[in-house]
Amino acid sequence: MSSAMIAPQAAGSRARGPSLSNLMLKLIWRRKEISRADIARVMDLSRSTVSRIVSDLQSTDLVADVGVGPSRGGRRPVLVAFQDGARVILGVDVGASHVSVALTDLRGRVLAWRERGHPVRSDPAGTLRLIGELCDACLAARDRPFSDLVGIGVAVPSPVDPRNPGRMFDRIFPAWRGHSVVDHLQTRYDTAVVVDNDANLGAVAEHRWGWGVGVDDLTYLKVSTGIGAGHIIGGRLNRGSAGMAGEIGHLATASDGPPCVCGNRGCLATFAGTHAVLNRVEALLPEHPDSLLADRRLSIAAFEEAALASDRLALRVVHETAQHLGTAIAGVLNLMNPATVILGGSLARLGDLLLEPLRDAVSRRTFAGSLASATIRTSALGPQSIALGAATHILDSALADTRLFLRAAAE
Amino acid sequence: MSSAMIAPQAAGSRARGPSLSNLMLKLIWRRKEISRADIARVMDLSRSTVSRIVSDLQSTDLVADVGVGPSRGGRRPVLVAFQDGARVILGVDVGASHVSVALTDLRGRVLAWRERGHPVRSDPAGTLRLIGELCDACLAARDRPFSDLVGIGVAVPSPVDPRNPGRMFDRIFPAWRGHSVVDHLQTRYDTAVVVDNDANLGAVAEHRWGWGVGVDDLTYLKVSTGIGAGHIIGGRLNRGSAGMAGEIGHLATASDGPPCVCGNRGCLATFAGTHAVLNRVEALLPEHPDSLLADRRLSIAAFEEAALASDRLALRVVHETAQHLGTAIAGVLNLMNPATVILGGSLARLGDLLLEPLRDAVSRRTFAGSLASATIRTSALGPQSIALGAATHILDSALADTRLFLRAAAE
DNA sequence: CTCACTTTGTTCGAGAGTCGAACAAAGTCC
DNA sequence: GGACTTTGTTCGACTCTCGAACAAAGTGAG
Repeated sequence: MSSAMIAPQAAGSRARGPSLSNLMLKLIWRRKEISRADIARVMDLSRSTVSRIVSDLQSTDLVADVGVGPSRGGRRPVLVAFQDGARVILGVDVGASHVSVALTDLRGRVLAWRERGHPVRSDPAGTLRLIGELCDACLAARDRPFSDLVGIGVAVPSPVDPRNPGRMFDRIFPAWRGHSVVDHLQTRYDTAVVVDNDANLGAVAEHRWGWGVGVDDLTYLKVSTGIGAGHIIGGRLNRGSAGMAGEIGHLATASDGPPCVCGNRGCLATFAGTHAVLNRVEALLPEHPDSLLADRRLSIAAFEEAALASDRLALRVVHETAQHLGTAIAGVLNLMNPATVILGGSLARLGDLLLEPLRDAVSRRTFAGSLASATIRTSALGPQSIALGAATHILDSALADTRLFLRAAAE
Repeated sequence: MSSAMIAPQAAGSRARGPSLSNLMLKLIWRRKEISRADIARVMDLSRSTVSRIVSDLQSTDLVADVGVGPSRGGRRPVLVAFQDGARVILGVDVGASHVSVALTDLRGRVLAWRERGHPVRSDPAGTLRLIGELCDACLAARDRPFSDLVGIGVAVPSPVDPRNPGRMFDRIFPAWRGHSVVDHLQTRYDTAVVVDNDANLGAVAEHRWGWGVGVDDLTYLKVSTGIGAGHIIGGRLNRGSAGMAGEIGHLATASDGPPCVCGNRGCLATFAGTHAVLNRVEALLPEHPDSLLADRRLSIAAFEEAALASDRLALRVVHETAQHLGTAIAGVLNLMNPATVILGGSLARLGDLLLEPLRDAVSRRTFAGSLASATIRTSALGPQSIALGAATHILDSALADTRLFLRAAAE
């Protein structure tokens, strides 16, 4: 019954824009706490209508009266608050060689976190099993049974065709042909599942919880094994016509260079990915025999450590990498004019060490007007940002169509 | 009264999405002719409601019954048609050295067209006078008095800040400080006036009437005196956070080159604009004494003529220009993944002569996946496309908010 | 402290808008 | 020619929102 009240358009499923109760729930979420009178003012509704709809919303457990607010010269308002803990969401980050899972509430707080390395690329069946394990572990970390799960968001390190998600996964990972993360999770948990590209979801996370809050045009750049970008444009995620808008790795940042898997030369991916950086370090080692990296086994962690310790070889490679990233970012600024560019992935841990030469390289290749208003920074959310973004995608879907919240409770 | 009926939300001005009558009018526009029964099916409304709203719409002169359609096994449906000629719109294209004006109906047909060269950059007052003259001439070319003018769209060759249009104009054209096209036209014609960047409006025109119909992600590239791009992303125009998203001229397409006004080197604008092309021709003339361009006064028209006549010098410069444009377009494809790229401006008249080396250059710098689904072509609308796009902007505004149609009729 | 005034939230009748049923008109198909 | 389908209209019922009225709760001046 409450289900019919909160989503009166459930039956006809008209495409006539969100219902009032949906808009109101979204408003309450955004404001966290708000009085009925304020809702009436903001949404331009009569107080009587607001009262009716709020009482409907309260028949779900998503909102509740919590105390009173300050008087504005008359009776003190009763505050209605969104119940962030009423549901949980799972976010799964499938990397090239690891899987991590976050359990979040409805305000992007990470309630549980599990991570494990795994040869994802070559072992699809084992990966699916591992995802299930980690999800179960996160859900078990909560006292409540998991009947309040809204859905599962999954991030994958490959472009995703908006029309059939999961399909594109096997293009980069041939072993995955025939395996579908979506189907597996949907049958296992009987809940809503969405898949998207990892950089896209990083952008979503930064837009909702990080440096991108209130910024409607931003680019998130993920630099780790692969290089990917996520673009929020006009407040919405832009995937491009074929879901390839984030494939920034094959942007040319030099007129020549080592050959790339894509057949061209000068691609960003040949200069700035994890492998490219380590290869470059190896190539320059003979010139820097005194480097901290000389006698150690090469890894990105070791490289970052050396850079933070001001090792000259590491700094030189950081600087070179910054040049190429800067060229790519300059292209983004000139073409799309985002207000903010956010760097994520492992290299982002270098912070200002990377940002300073990067900003310098960008400014030498950017039209003044596009640059003036743009800020470049490293992720506010750290290594959990991708999984968090995957969960956020589910949250956004549910806030846009409240029925997703109800299905979770009905189970 | 009909005004109140067609736009019942006029009083409260709620932000609750478009009214049913608005959506229905838009549907009728899109379908050109449609029966009430089909409207009911498409919009998922009862036939009784459709009948009532259509009869309201008919009280304006925007729709009318026109004959009957084929039977689907029962009574033949009465077709309701959008009346394309019920209103007119003015589109003004202000170039760097010319002004052109198009009078269009509500289906993008150009009913009248006036064009004249003018030193726009240095003479704002004279330009405003000229715009008025040309607008009057276009309106006078129609028999009806101009009480049915919906609005005026204006294209300017400079970035436009979405928040205060007209302001940015004087940044490129200092003499225009203090002159506002919007104010001038609004007081002169007492109607809705919008201003936007020329490449943006070219993109809008192609999206509605040209190669971009049905394509929700496209880029329009205007190459004439300046170089500008317009991006339709997800069906909507993207201006960027500061209205600079179209300023593609300062994208780096080479690691070095002549200095650009922006302070950098290697900018597209130093290779592919009108001036750049003519400068390059001049520089290469000594090497090609037998060229058709040797003894003539240089102009873009002469250059295009020579290229079409297979002049070796002209072809060489076309080829070089294509390389740089190709690099820029490759960047667009890699970063934004549009389904279509459309070339406009004077150079587009070269057609395949430009497109063939261009496509070649693009494919050498593009990730296969972004390229596979992308088509590159020259404008379908020709030199009128910018003015047409300006008018289209007004049309889109009116279809999104039907009240704009009514104000026009009320005058 | 009292009293006039403001603000909030609820109740209830009125009005607007949509739906479904019923019906007449018009057409198809056997 | 007759059964069935489709269209468009009319009309009563139902749903949703508003505005007025009201009680509760607070402010502030005297």
